[in-house]
Amino acid sequence: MPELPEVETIRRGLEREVVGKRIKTVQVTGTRTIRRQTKKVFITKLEGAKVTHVERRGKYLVLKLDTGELLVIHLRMSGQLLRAQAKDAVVKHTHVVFTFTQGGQLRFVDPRTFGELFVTAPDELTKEITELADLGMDPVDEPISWVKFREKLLSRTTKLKPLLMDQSFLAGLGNIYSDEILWEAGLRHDRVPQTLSTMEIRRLYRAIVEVLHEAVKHRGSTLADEGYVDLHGRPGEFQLLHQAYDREGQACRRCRTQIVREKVGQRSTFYCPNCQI
DNA sequence: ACGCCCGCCTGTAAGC
DNA sequence: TGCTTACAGGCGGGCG
Repeated sequence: MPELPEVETIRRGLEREVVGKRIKTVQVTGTRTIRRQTKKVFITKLEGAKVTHVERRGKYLVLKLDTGELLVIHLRMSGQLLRAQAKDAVVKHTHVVFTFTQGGQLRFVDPRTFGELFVTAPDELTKEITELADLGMDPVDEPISWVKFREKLLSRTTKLKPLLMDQSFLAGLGNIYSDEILWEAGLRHDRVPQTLSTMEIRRLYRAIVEVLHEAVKHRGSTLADEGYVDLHGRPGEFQLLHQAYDREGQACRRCRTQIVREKVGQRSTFYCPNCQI
């Protein structure tokens, strides 16, 4: 479900709501959510620890603990982190509940159970998650250098959409935002970097930065299934500004041509067949 | 070394 | 109405 803007929104929520708090107890009820270590080890490493920082690495959330270890969270397709009070009803598919010494809880809810949590030492992180060992530039965290972007783009032969979704090229993009970026740039998903003019590369570069900043500003995209909500259960608003994703049959806001939907490597791809070239 | 395709799950919506 | 099928924000692994 969540891509960079959604994970970043959650990260900011955690920064306000969870950093500085000490974990009193951890309850693990899910059977698949903790899979890199035993539940017992997971719980032991967390109880009594204080959360001191929250970082995002691509779509991963990394919470630093005062024990020196890291709590790593990936929401995958349907994971949610929700702030709650102990008295609040526990919704279906709640797999992990953290209770803080100051009161209040953080709950991990995940119907499809693809998401996971684990605790690891900082120097083990990239061994545990090889994707993080070779993570691309972060388009929101650090301003991307135009020279580096161009160089890196031209070194790849992959088509633009799979390239944008490749976490070793850029960190944090998925199916929604790659379609939105390509619409904004006026480029087709199957273009190959070597065929792009300097102007087209510039448009792509600008689209990446602009679309993601706007999406973060509007706290991410919540689709009809409401799979993504922030820590407070609030939906995002960027879906109202989508130009391509989930707009099949609707008029392109640039040229009025109907947006088409096409399967590209099993993923739905939305684009304007007229003004994306 | 790369691209393609499946599997991992549950829930919802569309199709018959 | 009810059953069946397709599909959903991600990622790793196995295949050719």
